[in-house]
Amino acid sequence: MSNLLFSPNLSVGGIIFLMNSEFNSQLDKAYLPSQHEPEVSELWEKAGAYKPAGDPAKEPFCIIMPPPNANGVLHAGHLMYTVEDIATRFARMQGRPTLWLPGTDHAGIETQYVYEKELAKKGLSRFDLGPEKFYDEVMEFTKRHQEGALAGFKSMGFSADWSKLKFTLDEDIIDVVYDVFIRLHKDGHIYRGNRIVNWCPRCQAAFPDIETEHIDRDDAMYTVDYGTIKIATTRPETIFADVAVAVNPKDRNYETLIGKTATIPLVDRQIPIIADAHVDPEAGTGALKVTPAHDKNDYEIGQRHNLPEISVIDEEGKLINVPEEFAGMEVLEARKAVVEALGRAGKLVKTDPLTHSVAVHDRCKTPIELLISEQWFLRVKELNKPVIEALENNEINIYPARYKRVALNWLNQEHDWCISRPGWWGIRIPVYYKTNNDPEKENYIIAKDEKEAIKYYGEGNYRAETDTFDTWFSSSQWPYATLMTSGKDDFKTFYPTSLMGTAAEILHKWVTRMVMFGLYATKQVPFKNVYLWGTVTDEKGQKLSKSKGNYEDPMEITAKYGTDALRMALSIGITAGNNGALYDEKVQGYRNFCNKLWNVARFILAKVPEGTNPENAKVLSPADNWVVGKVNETIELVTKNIESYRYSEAGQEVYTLLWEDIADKYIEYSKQSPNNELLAYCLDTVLRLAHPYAPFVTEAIWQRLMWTNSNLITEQWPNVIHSASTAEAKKFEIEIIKIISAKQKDAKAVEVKKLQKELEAKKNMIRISESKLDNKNFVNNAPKNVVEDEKQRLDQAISDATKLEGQIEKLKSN
RNA sequence: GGGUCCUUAGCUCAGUUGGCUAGAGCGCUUCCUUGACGUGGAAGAGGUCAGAGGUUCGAGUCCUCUAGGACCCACCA
Repeated sequence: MSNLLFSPNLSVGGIIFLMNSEFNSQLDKAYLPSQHEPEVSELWEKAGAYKPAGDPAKEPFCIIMPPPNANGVLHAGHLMYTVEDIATRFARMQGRPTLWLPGTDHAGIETQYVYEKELAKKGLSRFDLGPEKFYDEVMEFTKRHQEGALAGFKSMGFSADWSKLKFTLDEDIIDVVYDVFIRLHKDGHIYRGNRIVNWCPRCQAAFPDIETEHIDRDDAMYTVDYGTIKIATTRPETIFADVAVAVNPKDRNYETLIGKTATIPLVDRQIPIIADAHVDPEAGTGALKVTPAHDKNDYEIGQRHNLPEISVIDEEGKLINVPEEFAGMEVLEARKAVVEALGRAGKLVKTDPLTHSVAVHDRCKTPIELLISEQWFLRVKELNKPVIEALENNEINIYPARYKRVALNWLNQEHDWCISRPGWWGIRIPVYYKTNNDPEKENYIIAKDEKEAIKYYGEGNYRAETDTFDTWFSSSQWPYATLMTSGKDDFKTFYPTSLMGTAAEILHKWVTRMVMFGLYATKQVPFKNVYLWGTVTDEKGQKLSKSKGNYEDPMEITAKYGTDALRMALSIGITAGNNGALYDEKVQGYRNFCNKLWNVARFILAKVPEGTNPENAKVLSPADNWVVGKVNETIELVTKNIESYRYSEAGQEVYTLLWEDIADKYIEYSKQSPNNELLAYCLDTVLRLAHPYAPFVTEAIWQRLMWTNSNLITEQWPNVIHSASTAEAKKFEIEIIKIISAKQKDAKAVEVKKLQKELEAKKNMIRISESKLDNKNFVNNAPKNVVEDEKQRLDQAISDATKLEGQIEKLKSN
């Protein structure tokens, strides 16, 4: 409210008036967003406008909001939810039963990491608190942050049904996730196994490949003497885990060694020399030490040759099962020590500097260790088959379409998904293990709660799994889990949902997996369309981030230019799948648009008499025909473009209609001879068209219209209702030049110049058209309708040119 | 190594299956304006659509190659 105090147009009395009563009927000279946005939001909420309503006979529309991580504030990516709001508002205005269902995500390991950093500031670790206290504190922390993020979403005007807000740790959601887990297990898609995994020693957790990053690091390559053969390695500390040396079967240099043995230095253990096609004779010495327990490829070689696995690195990243002098050392420390020992033993042939990339955990940037660990896995191959089919049969359309290939590429090569995380913040995997040796009982059972475990094992004979599910395991079930629990019949009405809008970068992590779960759990795709957006960048194309200092709090932008301006800057000039730049001047431009809209309204409302109603509008003059033609065209284009997810294009059409057609031309003309009803009709229609993009200013104006008491948010999307003659409209095009140029000093010269320019253009057109039609190849080979169009264009151009010539003559002679 | 994409006006970007004179916003130049709006109006400059070939009656759009850039996956002994 404080900003009201600084409003130049309000007296103290005015403030009281504004605060306590209906909307002020007097319009300020400029649109001041901060004065209107809170009252408009309140109006929508009071009216219950976000709740699903609409004509039950029409096709329902539903978007499940991608759940933002509950651990932080609004970031640039969330702003792109604007396109979902545009889609939602559009559907709502079309009278479809419309639901935009919001929710937040507990974001397992990530939130845990954020909160551990908080704890570290106080000198604490999660181990000081223990699992239960830690969970409670993180829950409290999460709920607190969630409030902030949701307030931000609401202030963006996002018209989601906030009363249905879901959270990934809601009990009913967990229940759905458990049910699906149990089914998956029963159907044999889930297994527990010892597998080589990406292990983060800091987080003490396994991660799938997709949650690792690669960074370049300067290291060294060590060539080590294994007696019969020399090997090259960047990881000498793992030589104790070697179980073989592999060479390429076609490698002449080593042919004779295959089947013989090599000797691991320092421990003098004999290991076989084997042949495997994976080995690249060109790389290193052409001989590869095989370490199945700590390298993915070696693991596979080990599987192929039935080799044992020796683990020498434990879950804390320390050495085990190694000579005493190295035991307990951390990896890098051990590397140094082993290299020194090799040197002393005369087994280090040479050391070469090397820059290579190492895998790190994408959240905490800790280097990943590969080790063998017992985890829960989801077999994805079978489950992905229907996903591939659904994409290939276009049961799901992805915008932009090229991402379909990207998705298929991924689906065809995805490895089994490690779904367990030893985190404390998340959904506990519903498993109980046997703790006695009862041969009658299974080693573990899947059970939703302890009662079942007691029933099966008997009191005291079991322990509960402490690992939690990978966050994506639950969030990938979001579309149906939310709708099944958000309200009576929601699932029946709104599933499969209409649209999923999300960041292109989580296509693999999230989108394909939602389809997989959806098809498995519900036998239906979870959504029919996917709209992917890119990254929001600054003007230089750099990703916005606080650490780079190019990220301005969206709330500051909206305070400066208004929420509508920010929304337009994010939805116009940014297209599906591409990165888009957000910068001050751009937002400012759309602020200007909102102001233009405001002033168009101000002018029309001041001009038209009491009782004016757009319903009585009649098309009378050439100007009327012209403007109605523009309005009709824009209605059709905007509708078509939004329906085909071309939000940028649709927004631009509205921009042009309002500014160039209505404000600069039609209003300018109407100052001479107004058609009040039609002016009202133009305003009425352009407000509807602009509403999805700029909901606040359009609603603020709508509330001040004399011909309606409704709320624009739930008004009807416009249809073409007046017909317009193009011939009449043509007359206006010539007339308007006169009117506009009349305001200039040398009016006549300007008008002549403009007409001449137009004539020049027509002549040019005639030349091109004629030469085209003279071309026999064109006439004979081009499709008939193209040739016909060309002929008509030529005729039209000739007649236009003749008219123009006449007018120029007339003007000159006066 | 496999894949996807980008290169269009000074800047940020549009340009749907090839078919009107390649567009917009911002910026720039000149001018205008006492009432809807200077968060304005009018006029204008500015493009060999990265380069080279090709297909076609016709290419910014399709194909091949080259150069520069971004990203994804896999790998890196």
